[in-house]
Amino acid sequence: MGDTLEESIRRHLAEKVDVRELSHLEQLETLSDPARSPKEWQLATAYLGLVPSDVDPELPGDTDWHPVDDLPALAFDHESIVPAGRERLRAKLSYTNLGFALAPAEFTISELRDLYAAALGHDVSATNLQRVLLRREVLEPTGRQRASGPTGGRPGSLFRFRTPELEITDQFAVLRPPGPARLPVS
Amino acid sequence: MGDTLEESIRRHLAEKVDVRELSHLEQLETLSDPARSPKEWQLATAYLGLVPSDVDPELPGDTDWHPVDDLPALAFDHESIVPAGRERLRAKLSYTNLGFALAPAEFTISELRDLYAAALGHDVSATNLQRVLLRREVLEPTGRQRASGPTGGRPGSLFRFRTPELEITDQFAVLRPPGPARLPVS
DNA sequence: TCAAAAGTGTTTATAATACACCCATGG
DNA sequence: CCATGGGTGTATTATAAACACTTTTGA
Repeated sequence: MGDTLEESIRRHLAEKVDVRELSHLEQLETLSDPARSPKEWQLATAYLGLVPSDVDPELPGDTDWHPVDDLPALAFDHESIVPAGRERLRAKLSYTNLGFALAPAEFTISELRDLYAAALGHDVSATNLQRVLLRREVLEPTGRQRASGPTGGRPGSLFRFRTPELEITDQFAVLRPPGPARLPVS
Repeated sequence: MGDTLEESIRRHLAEKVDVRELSHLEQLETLSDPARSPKEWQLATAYLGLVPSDVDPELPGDTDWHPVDDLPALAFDHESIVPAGRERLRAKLSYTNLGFALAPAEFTISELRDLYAAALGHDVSATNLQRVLLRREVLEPTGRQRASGPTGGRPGSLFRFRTPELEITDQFAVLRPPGPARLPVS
């Protein structure tokens, strides 16, 4: 009572995940089938919340992480919510900087590649991922490097996301406004 | 009571617009600021509804059409809903076949161009619009032609949308799955 | 024969993928 | 000096925008 839906979900989530660790939260959809809950007539507004890969919150006993491709049985219409969230994440990864919400503060391209591959559900080329995100100025180098692993190999450069807030980076894929090309940064 | 939100909005809209004329309806967002309504605590779920350009429904006296760029003062937080709907339409026009919801059953490319231009808010080239929508197989020719106007000019061929339901036509703009190119229709 | 409107052919720009090759490190 | 992993250079491909030019009509 007296909260927005977002404040409410953040407060409820705080029992499971420290709110300061939530890197992104967005509304998905309000479900309204009168039969969705067997006992009473109830609306539910679903949200997608993301947490960076380097936080591993202590979870209460009734709560656990599950691979998105291998979920246990879910109550009511919750079955449809998870794919909706995943689809939203998948889509936004390709035209926004939303990767910031999955990655730690600093990371190598390979590490980021693995996060994208997990979220998208298919292989991602580190070469191309780097080029796309650098060209769009979503990433910037930190100058630092990660030490080599125990098996050797060239140490990877560390990058960070330029801004920790959602930005659209590929606004007009098609049917974009006419006129002379926008000035490149000079 | 007993309706989904969508059934409810369709029923309410039926007083203004014949439901059979609604070509598209999709949920936008649920607004939940406790102060959004001055009298009582109230949630609102906003929808985007579209009507083809060739229907001109009889409206009740308290209702009217307004240009989206020149709206009268709106109640409560309704000010933010209209831009959200417009933005959604703009975005989906570029990666889906949503144009079907704006256009009559048959139309020339020029007529369609005018609808896209109005919805997008900038000029659209009929040449390029035709190429994009034909390549994506969103449009198909009917074989018929529109008669010339009073000032002459070559008569335009008539087209229709291939499917009258929302389809994503440009799914993987970037970060698409690797592998050999998907087979063209052969 | 001219103006208006539609349509086609072709060039150009750009972005992304694919792939070959080079670099830096540990054992 | 070799295996391992990271990174760069470059070719290829795809898509869309831009623009010149041709076609079809009415007056």
